[in-house]
Amino acid sequence: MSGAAVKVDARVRRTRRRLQDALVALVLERGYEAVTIRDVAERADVGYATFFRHYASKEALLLDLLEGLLGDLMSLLGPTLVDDDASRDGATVFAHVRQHADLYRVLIAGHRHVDLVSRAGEVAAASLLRAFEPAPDALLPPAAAVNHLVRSFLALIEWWLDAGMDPSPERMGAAFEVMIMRPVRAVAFRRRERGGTS
Amino acid sequence: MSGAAVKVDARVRRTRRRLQDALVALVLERGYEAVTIRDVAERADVGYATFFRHYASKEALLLDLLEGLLGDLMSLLGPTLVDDDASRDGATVFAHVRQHADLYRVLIAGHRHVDLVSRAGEVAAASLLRAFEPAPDALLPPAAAVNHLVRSFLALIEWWLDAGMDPSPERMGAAFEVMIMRPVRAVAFRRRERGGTS
DNA sequence: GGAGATACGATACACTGTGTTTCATAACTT
DNA sequence: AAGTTATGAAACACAGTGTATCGTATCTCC
Repeated sequence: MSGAAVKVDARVRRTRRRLQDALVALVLERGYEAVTIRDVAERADVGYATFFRHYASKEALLLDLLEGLLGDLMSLLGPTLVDDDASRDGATVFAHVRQHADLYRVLIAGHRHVDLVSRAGEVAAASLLRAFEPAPDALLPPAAAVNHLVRSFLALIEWWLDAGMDPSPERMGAAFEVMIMRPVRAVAFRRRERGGTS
Repeated sequence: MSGAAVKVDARVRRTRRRLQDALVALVLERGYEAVTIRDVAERADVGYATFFRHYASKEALLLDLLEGLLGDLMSLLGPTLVDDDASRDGATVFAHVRQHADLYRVLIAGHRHVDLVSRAGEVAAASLLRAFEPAPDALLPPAAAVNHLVRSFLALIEWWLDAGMDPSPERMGAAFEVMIMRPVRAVAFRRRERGGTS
């Protein structure tokens, strides 16, 4: 499987970790664009050329950060996901955002350069289609609705971070259900017939 | 007022127009990032240094394009706007997009570098508040709802362009009302009391 | 239609940031 | 402890930006 326990050189782990931390710190200080690869390498106490032995670009480093965070979030949401209670799942996500606010801030600061959308879109589409199916008389094709779901969810998270995470995660979860999830269903999906009970 | 009829040198008009056209053509050919200022100047048959006499950056040129298009759209929507029929206004916007698809494509191609959101956000907020007012028991503050409105509308337009503008503008207008406008109202606004009938 | 203003083209230049290469040295694995 | 592999340092080629200068062409306004 994927978790094939391939021993990774301790130096590699250390260097990557340093680069990640350096990027986060610098982006929070100066913003994404203002940070150069030289800056990151210097802050990380790592040779400039060494950066490229691990990441092809600043964006690749950011993407690595995203993978870790997304994995964490996914295991948190578990298998249930969008199924029954969108409000609860939404609240879970916002709680996760609050817990890792710095990381999310950095990702969003660079979200013009890393494609958060397509990455999150796959996951969302798969989950949605587990509980729902495209409605035959739908106003929009499913792809449009999924695109809307992902991007407006990201926009909402971004706004929340900028606003100082003021409304509670629970409230934001409720808003997510009313303002995003429910309309998306209404426009493109219908509840999937349960096969089992028979 | 602003339209102070300041005569602009014919050479200036000509050069700016050439630069705009060149940018549009090149971005459609190669994508936004792949186009350099030297490319634009060359395609426009304009000296490289001349570019900077008119625009401080590629982004400034793009922003100029945006201003023109936005002005056109605004005069099309007129004073009514979000007031009564969101579906109709939505359809108008999508029709405008279809009519100027190339320009919209270019703007969206560069939307990671020019801030379409804040520019459009002001307009949207003002129009919304003419017909509605923040609800006292709202789930979200108005700013959150406006942010959602603008960003998801842009996302929807972007998707539509990528999808080949398939569902008709009317259908897209209807989807806009159901999936975006109505939920936004439900979450943060209530109908403003008309001054008279009290 | 002509004088004065101003925009333009061409060229050279300084500067910043990226990505590659090389080689000696240090750190890790087994 | 021996062998493998990652690292640091430095030099380099390259692409793109933004500025400065100056002679020439074009426009405006009277």
